[in-house]
Amino acid sequence: MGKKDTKKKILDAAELLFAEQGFSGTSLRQITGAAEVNLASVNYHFGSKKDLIKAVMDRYLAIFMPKADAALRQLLSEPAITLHQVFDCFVAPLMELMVVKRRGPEIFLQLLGRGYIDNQGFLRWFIVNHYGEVLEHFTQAIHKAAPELSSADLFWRLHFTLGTVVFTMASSEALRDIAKADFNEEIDVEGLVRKVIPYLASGVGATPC
Amino acid sequence: MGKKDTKKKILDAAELLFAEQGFSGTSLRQITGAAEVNLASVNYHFGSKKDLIKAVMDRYLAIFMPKADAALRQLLSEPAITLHQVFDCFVAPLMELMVVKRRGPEIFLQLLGRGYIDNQGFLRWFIVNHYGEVLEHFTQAIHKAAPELSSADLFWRLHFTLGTVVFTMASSEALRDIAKADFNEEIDVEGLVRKVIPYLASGVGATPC
DNA sequence: GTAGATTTTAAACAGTTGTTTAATTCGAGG
DNA sequence: CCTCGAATTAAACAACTGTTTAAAATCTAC
Repeated sequence: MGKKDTKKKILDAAELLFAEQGFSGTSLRQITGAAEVNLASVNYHFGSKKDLIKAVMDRYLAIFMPKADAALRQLLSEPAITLHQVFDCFVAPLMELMVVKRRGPEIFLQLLGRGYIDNQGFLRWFIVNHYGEVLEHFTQAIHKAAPELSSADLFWRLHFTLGTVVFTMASSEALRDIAKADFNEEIDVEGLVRKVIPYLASGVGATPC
Repeated sequence: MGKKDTKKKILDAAELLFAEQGFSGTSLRQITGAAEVNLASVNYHFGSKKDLIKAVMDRYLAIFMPKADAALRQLLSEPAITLHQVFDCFVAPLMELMVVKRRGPEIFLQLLGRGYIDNQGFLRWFIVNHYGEVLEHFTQAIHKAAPELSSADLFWRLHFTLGTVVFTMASSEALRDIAKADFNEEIDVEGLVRKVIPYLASGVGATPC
């Protein structure tokens, strides 16, 4: 019954639907229906659907980005680092997102993937403009761990990496269900993240042909 | 002005828009507008939007899949194979798609990614039911090249791979523009495919931690 | 050249979308 | 209790979606 109850109910319902169906694939009526609030309250509290998307993302970004940045900064102060260590920097900040919600980590990664693929250009702009510094430290760390890579190769492999993570997480629910059915392998999000890191580290560190 | 002119114009316009904006993100009015045909002709020639999507995909699948299958079969008859060779099986069939259109290879990969992410479940079903045999040979080849991987690990890494390829190609235009601007590195689709293969091969072959 | 089938066309269909409006309800402070 | 601002509500908005209709145009074959 508190004042901010409606706002939170909307955010909680929206992030689940956005993660599952994408941003443009989810209607405000679906959201307000699931949140059990009136349709007009989205525009009242957030202004527009665009602003709702930004609010949903920022609830996680505001926690994740500073933590990731701190981890990267500390790693950069070490004399010698490995690619595996670079990617490990993201694990703890990601798990931190459970303070928002138990399924926070996977929801966040799914949303990130959706934002990258849905033609929501404004979201990319929003992230780069607000958290560009973190991305900068990330590429610095990669470069330090794998100095033999040209900056062009580095550029490409970072995007390969982003693709792997984002795509995997965007369909992680379905994949985890299949894995459970076919191999009786029950795996949580942290397990999946730890599974993907060797793949990423090895891929990024591969010798170009 | 031949009979099949309209049908081809629709397919050509649709695949570009689908690749750029996704399936649900593209309206029939956009397609018919770009193709300079009447709105109703999509339903007349193809039946529905769903069937148009299938027709767009199958124009490439029907060429790509048999060629890829042949390459995989031949590789499987060798005594010992590498992961790099497995992925190489897809390069020539992919480039073959230029017979449809010069940008055929990249359009096809973009469409594949869209189909995987857009909630177009029927497309996944369609592909698996029509070309499941090829996917089967693919996993067989991977298993032969990296027998130390458990089938669960294999499953995951194949999906990591799919994510990398699909995501990279879905945004390949933008990425290639950036690469050209930042590193003066002009790269075509085949170059990009050859760039991603070492990454994939190394990632799939990584030792699990 | 005309009859018959095929293709194209404009118009309308019913449904959904995000957003706005104006009226109503609610809740805290005087 | 009353008042005033904040929050909620139902209703309507215009724009858009995929699909259907029935008339017009075009092509094919006799």
